Amino acid sequence: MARELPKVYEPQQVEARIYNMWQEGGYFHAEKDESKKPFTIVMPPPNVTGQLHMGHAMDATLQDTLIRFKRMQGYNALWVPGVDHAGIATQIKVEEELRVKEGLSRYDLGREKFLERVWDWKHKYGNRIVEQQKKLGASCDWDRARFTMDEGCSKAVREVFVSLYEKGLIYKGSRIINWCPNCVTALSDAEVEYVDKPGHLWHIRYPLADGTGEVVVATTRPETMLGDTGVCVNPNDERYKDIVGKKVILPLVNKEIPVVADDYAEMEFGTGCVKMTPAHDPNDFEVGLRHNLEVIRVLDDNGKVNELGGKYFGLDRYDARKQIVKDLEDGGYLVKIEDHAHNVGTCYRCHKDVEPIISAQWFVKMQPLAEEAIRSVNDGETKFVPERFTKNYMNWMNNIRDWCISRQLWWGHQIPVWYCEDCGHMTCSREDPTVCEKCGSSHIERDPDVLDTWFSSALWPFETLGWPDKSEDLDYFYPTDVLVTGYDIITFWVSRMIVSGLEHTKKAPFHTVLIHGLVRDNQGRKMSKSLGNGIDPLEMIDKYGCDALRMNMVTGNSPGNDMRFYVERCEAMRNFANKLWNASRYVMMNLTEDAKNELPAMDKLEIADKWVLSKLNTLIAEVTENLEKYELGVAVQKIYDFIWDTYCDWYIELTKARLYSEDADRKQTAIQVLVYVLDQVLRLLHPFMPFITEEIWQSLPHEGEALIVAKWPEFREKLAFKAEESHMESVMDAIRAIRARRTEMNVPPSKKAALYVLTAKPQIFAEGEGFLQRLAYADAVTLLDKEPENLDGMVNITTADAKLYIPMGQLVDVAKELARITKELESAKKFLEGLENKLSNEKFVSRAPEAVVNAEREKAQKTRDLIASLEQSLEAMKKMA
RNA sequence: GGAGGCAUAGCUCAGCUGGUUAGAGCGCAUGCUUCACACGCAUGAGGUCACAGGUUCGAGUCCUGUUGUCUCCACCA
Repeated sequence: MARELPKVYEPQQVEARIYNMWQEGGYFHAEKDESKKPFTIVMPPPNVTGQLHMGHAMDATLQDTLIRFKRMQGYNALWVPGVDHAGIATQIKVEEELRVKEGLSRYDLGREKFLERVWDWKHKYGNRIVEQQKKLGASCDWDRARFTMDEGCSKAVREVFVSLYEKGLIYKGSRIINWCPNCVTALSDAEVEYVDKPGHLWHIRYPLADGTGEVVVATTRPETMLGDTGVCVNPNDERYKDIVGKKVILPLVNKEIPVVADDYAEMEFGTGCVKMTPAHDPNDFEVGLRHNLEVIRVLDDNGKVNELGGKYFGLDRYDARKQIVKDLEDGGYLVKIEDHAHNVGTCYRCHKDVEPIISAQWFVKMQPLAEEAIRSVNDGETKFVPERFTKNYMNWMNNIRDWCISRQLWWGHQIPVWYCEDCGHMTCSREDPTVCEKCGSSHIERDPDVLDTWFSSALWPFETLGWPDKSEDLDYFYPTDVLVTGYDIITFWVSRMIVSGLEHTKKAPFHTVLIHGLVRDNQGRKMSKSLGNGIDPLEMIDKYGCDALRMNMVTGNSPGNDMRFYVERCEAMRNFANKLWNASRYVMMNLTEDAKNELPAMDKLEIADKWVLSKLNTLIAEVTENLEKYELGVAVQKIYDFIWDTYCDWYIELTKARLYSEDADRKQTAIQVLVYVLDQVLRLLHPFMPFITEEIWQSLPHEGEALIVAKWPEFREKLAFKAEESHMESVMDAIRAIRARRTEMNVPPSKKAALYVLTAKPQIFAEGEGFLQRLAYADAVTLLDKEPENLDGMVNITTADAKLYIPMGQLVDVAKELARITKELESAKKFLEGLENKLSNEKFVSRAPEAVVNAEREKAQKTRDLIASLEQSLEAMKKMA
């Protein structure tokens, strides 16, 4: 039954239809089923404001490939999707829209109305990224899609906050925190990016109060001097020994401040004398604590000088800097200005300079939590793939700092703490209180801040499965199996999930963390909006198909390493899809009406069939092993090679003689093996290229509803035909060698020639006669039992198992042939020499494994035979010349 | 300052626990309207596996150092 199929595979005609078929079939959905083992992945939730980018494509491809593999292996595979509320990003987006469209700020609307707007926005656009993920072929259980601010997640967050609070692991404290005056919120340490920027070192004279002299301090931020409450020198610094304990006069402010001695001051840096601004520098703050220095905050939340800044009140920090420098100069206090490059913290969202500011914030005490997280990874309960990222993780955990979790935003989980206006007590509870739990006053007010977005994402693996309620899903699917993400958020997210999982569920949330690298542009730069070098995955899907994009993501790449994105590789993978399509088209064209997908009887199999089945068998074993070890790139390369090289370039060609012959029985055998191997290989490829494989599989004779739930192939002992495999390879060697000679001599394929074969394995070449005729342009094939007597006009080819003679008449250039054979002989001799050296090495023979030694011996023998044969040929040629 | 990655063909990269004469894609060259496919077929050119030592019977693979390059963490007033 011939089928009409387009010559070129058109993914656009296929993908949406297949995806719907899967969804309607319910194949993505997983329910608790005690008869099966679960395999669970939770998806790193993309930002609700997000647009699909290559990072998502990478993430989703790896996860989907694993999930599909496990599903086919018979696991109850669950991939939980979801979206993150992304505090700052979303709030900024909605505020921006409000400003542009209505000229309003969030303060104009007020908290409640503003939040309504954000929810509106979420309902309107929140699904966009989900729809985009579907285009990637993601087989997530969409019925279980979650949002980090939905009811269940909110409940989990509340439970975690209160329970940590009750354990004393959450506290409110004054600290120098990273403040973004542009986003008007605190940032955690991880949200600050340090950038090298050119700057200056201003040397400023601070006169001693008793008029006996002066000290010179050096600073990179002169504007902070308004908040100076001391000057620090090193206790061992002879230069300043006498002034410790004295007072200096702070210029411009005209205030007396003390000189203190502390190890923090480095004698070698600058003048060895440091001004102390405890409210605006973390180190100064620490020194201040040790020496009881006053803390005076002089910048407000917007980065402007506040009322304590005297005449500079209201100036922006950078304007204030200019003014202060000018005033210092005018007052004769400025000694000099040096150029000085330094690292400036910038906001990871808006990239404006971060201002260290003293502020009351909420913190999680990490030390006690980190201990368990360290132990768990050390004990191997959680493994990183590749392993080296364990170091990253440990490095961070061992130097853990308390986590600043409050954010001065409106969009997010509001901190569940109420302050009593009467007694000042803080009430923190699972239910919203109406009165102060201490004094009973009803004058209580809720903390306006919200929690860091990562606070809720840290709970993702268990909150999505029903925690804190005791749910069956949680029992069954949790702990999850593999977490797939980029190395850039190991500390942000992975570490905190491990901490939270261990603390709240007493279990590590996953046993494996599969880390991938970043997708860069073709020059190795990060893809970013500002550079405009991003490549839209959806555009690639439109152009080359989803399968091609997915293949691009997993080929030529190993875990944890960055990859450059080359459109050319999408093209190559599109070509591969097309190759598979056409091979399948060929198979289908030759299918008979009653064709079934089952192997023919063993005694009907011919050498080519056994060869391909045996190769397939090996492929199955290797690919399965590679996938179990998360070596997706290696696995897919093997499948690619098998399909293109083994199946298309060789096996299909080897079957053609039978398919076009009149022998119905042999034809039937060939077609059945063709279908069987294709079916098996489609299964292996399905996790990587789900659409085209499903589309083809559906058109082949098959049992079962869909490839997505078909059984993963298994190694079959009875299909391992080692002998036939090598026999076939002998013939293939001959074919390749003949082609090469003919090409070298510019013989057109249309010109057939007789072929004489001298071999110790005549039966193999007798069996291969048809292949030699068809693929090596042979006319008649004659088996010889001795060297032909007349070598006139004969091309003479030596392979490992045969000597081949082709009468080419005048086309033979004897001199050229002589040169060629001489060259081959030389290289063979050289090779043999190496082998013999090795074999005569006493130590090699005694210490190397026997199998290795034997293999080398065999190799040497083969090479000797080859050399003998080549020498014969050479002699014969010489006679002719 | 601390930690880590990378360095293999013109380009982009594979190469798992050390063991064939080191591979792929793209690019390049030559030939081919061969009855699935020119998004194709065949053949070929192209590599001192950064450098220097070491371990080993044996090193692209393991160890040490050097150079170049990238990243992460900490942070210098």
